[in-house]
Amino acid sequence: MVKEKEITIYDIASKLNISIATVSRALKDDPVVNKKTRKKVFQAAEEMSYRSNYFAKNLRSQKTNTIGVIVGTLTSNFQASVISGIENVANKYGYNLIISQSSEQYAKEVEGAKALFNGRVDGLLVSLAFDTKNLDHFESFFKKDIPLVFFDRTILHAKTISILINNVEAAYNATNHLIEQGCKRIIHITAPSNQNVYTDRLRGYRQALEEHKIAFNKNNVIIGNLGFSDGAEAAKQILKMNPMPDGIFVANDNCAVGCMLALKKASIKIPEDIAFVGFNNDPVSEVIEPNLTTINYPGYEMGEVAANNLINHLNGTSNIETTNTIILRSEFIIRESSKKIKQNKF
Amino acid sequence: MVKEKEITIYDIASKLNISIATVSRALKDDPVVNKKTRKKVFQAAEEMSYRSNYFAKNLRSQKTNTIGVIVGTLTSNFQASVISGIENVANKYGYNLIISQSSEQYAKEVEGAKALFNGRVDGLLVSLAFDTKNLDHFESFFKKDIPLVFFDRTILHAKTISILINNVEAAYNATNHLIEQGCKRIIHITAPSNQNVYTDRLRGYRQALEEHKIAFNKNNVIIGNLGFSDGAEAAKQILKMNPMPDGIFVANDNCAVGCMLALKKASIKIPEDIAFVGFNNDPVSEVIEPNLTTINYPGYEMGEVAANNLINHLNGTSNIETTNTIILRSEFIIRESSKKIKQNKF
DNA sequence: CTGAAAGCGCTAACAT
DNA sequence: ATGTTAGCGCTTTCAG
Repeated sequence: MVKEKEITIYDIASKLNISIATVSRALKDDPVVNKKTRKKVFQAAEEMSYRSNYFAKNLRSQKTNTIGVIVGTLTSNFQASVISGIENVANKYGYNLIISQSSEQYAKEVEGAKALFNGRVDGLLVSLAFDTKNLDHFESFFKKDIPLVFFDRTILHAKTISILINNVEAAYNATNHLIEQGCKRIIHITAPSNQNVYTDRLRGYRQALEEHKIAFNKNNVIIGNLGFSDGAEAAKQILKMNPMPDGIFVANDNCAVGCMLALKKASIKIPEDIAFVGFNNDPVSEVIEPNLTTINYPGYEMGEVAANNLINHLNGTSNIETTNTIILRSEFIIRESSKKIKQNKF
Repeated sequence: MVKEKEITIYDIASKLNISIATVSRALKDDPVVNKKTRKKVFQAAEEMSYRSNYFAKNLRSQKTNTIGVIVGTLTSNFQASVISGIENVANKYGYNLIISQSSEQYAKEVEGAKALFNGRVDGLLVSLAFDTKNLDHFESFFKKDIPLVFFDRTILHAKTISILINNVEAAYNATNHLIEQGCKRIIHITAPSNQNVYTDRLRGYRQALEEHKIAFNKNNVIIGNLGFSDGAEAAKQILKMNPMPDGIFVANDNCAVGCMLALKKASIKIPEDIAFVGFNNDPVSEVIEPNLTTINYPGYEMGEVAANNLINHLNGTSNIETTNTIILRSEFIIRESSKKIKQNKF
């Protein structure tokens, strides 16, 4: 099979006996060209199945029309939703996406950042890895004024926007709710991470305890990787505690569910013995029995907002330097896993 | 803030007083250049923080080092796993990924294909949308000999490889298992789609019935979009049936779980009243109670295999025209949701 | 082993 | 309204 020759504006020009400049202008609707010429050019382009050459264009314009995305992992419902939102917006504005997974490791994140830098992305959307503590690997982007938007896992920085929910408040509400349900010994299961999302949730947890004059005990904070199996692991620890806790606030639904299942197997009653609150409103929270009380974390929307902000900035419509943080609304959803006090029916 | 000037091989050349040709050669380890020169070039490149310009390179080589991926949706565990596998392999070989979501709609798939064609991807990995019936929108790729690998949802075509599991066999095993557990009236819940994965599963279901002399009844096939809520919808229909079924084989775990929850709410006992088998081995299958019997569908591995095949072909290591279909191993996993016959303990 | 130079396809300044 | 031309950064052929 013979490969079809790639059509260029030269081919169109010579077919129409006009100059390439005119073809180039016509193709991007430059009002300066004669309407008839324009029409002819478009027709010819269509017939010859011309497609514009991005590299040549990019080579001249020094833009790639590509956005880099760095996330921890794709295989969580939350992250997939975010990507989905990003993809949607990017698509609309004609931007491509290059996605890089850090697998929650700083080293891989650095590698990914370097690759995206060399790929000359126009901008970057980033959710930081568990163990990322500094932003040195993004210095090269700052130096070249390549805009950077953080979402979810962020570190504040003068040259970036952060898209967040109010994690302190959400965690405060969660913990407060457990206290109101009568819990006295509340465990918090979270990640071994200095990321804002985890420190803020811990802070909200502590705040609620303090307000109710419950002493904070660092043995009540269980650290793990927040996966499903880490939840089961945590359950083992919990079962050894004496006295056992009567409430658990987990920084992520998946882990909460793993923990609940393990405890249920050990004949712990939820919520009667131990009440549970998770985080994320992952679909699994409505599968586990009892359904998990959680915080709705708007992933898709977060992706859209992040992408919109970046692209607006890229198009010069907005300026990252003026805005610094965007807080999205989150929502506390009460389900059966935390209702120790049964509602009266009227 | 002053933008740093972009360093090119000209800068390196003039600094070192050599020609750009030598720099270019040195940079890609052409054995023809003097080792000392090579070293100097690398050192200078490092110092000046040079980064190679992909557009210029691509413009010359007419390659993009980019692979296009078209999937229905990112927000399913299976698809996310596939992408994860693809990303991993692509990354290893220095390929970028452009991901396009069809949202399971043919029209969007066509659009995505066009965009990727104009984006001049070197190759394509595709899982077709629910309602895609022909491959016309990929004609332009075939004409230009741009290789195409299908995975999961495929249509056989001389110029492509398909990566699959044996859906007929898997569905046969699932149905057979239900029959062995004593089920007489087995429902199959599936998608309104002509995609191989669904027709094959239906075929396997019928085959098992036939072998056991159970008449096929088309009213026992419930069609929906296989989402969580479609499962609940199906449950409504099932509750109206008289007699009710005693076994259900669902073409996807998510939908199975939605259906199980709805039936449980209606006080149906699983597996005693109705036994369930799903498909995919989604994590949720181990959260639902009773745990869901299902077919393990190796998503991550499928992504790896698909990407490897495409890249090998791109590198000339293998030839798509000779291979046509690659069948991956799947696995039937029996859990509580289908065990009507309790095992004797020894 | 190294250098000179053409050309990949396109845009934009300048000229007509 | 249209054409001419330089040049974006790189690879590669041909010459030395």
